[in-house]
Amino acid sequence: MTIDAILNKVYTLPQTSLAKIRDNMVEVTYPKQHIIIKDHTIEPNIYFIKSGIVRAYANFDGTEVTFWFGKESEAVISMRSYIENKKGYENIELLEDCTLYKLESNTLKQLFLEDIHIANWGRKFAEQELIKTEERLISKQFKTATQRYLELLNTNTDLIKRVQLGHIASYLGITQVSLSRIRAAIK
Amino acid sequence: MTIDAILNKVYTLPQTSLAKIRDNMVEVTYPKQHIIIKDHTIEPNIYFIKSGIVRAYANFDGTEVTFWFGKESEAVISMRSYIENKKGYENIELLEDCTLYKLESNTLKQLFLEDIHIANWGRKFAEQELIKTEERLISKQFKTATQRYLELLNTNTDLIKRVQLGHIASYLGITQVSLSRIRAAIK
DNA sequence: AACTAAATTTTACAAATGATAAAAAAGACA
DNA sequence: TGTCTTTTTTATCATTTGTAAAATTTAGTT
Repeated sequence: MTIDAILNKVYTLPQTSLAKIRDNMVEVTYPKQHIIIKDHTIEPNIYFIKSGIVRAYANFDGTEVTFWFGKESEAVISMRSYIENKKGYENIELLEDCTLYKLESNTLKQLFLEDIHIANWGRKFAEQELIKTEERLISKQFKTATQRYLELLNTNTDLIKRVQLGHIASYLGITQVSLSRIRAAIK
Repeated sequence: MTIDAILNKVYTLPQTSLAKIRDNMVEVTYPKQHIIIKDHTIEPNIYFIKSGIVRAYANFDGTEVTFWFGKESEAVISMRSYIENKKGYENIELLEDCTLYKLESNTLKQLFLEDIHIANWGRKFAEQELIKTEERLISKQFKTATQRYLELLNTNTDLIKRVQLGHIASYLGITQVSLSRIRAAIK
């Protein structure tokens, strides 16, 4: 997916505004297992995935928990860095070799203040991340791990194939043993 | 809290922009138990709480789940209505008599396109809701019900006093009986 | 193909949580 | 104050999920 297509997916921008963002982006490629965002640091860039798959995880009391998977066209950001200029809590690891579009947060923030189209793009971007996040929260509150696993099977078939089950179990909020039991039960 | 203070809390606006929003707001008061936002409808307004406390809940497979509490200065919105102009999944009920500032979404959306300061205000508003939501999601994924209850006790002491335990248990994702056990255990 | 390491599944047991019913306590209101 | 209703707690038992360890499968390398 081209960077223009990814940007316009969020909110359609005039060519001039699109160019202002595009001209500040760099395409980068990293290998599987590379950590592009490290916790407890201020991450100066945001990324959009051109190809590949990544996961975000955080550590809490010695436990590692995966809380997000990202695929083609999705944004890879450290929320606290991007929004509050603070050290983030997420580690983001590439689960496959990935090509990403990289953009400095500060450059984008400057554009927000200069170009109303880009400001509205930034608004829509945050709004869409917001609605996705709220839906994940509600799914987590309402549904059992089994339901959420089946949902993942239906909506993200490739994800199950491309990501190891330990990460999926962590994402579902259960142990790998429990996930194995669930998988055995639905066969 | 005045409406200007609430708006500026999100992102500091010039007086002229502030006035454009403020002039379109109406103060409304509703009694305890009133439902201001109903599920499966498109809600045309957003609200900011001047005083009182509210809860958002949704129904799924016949089960009612509380997933949010809002207090003074917080925004009351139907996410799907505000962001996507679609029917929402949340019911929002007043848990006390409330005074709210009401604003039509469409009016605000028009202002986003006309005033770059307001567009950036809207961006910051979404960004802050986003970070709050992601933090709730992570808290839910990382912490046990007991930890989350203790966290609520520390950060929202008044909430525990003002809201009945059935709603708090639902919010924590456990039964009321379980919450009672937890409360008995930590004494 | 054989070896090694990593990932996944299975098993057994322990701990936590849920469902249900009933009792106790707190609140609402004439 | 006394009665009625709602909310909270307690008790019991069934079910689910977690922990730990072993067995199996898969993937990667020589």
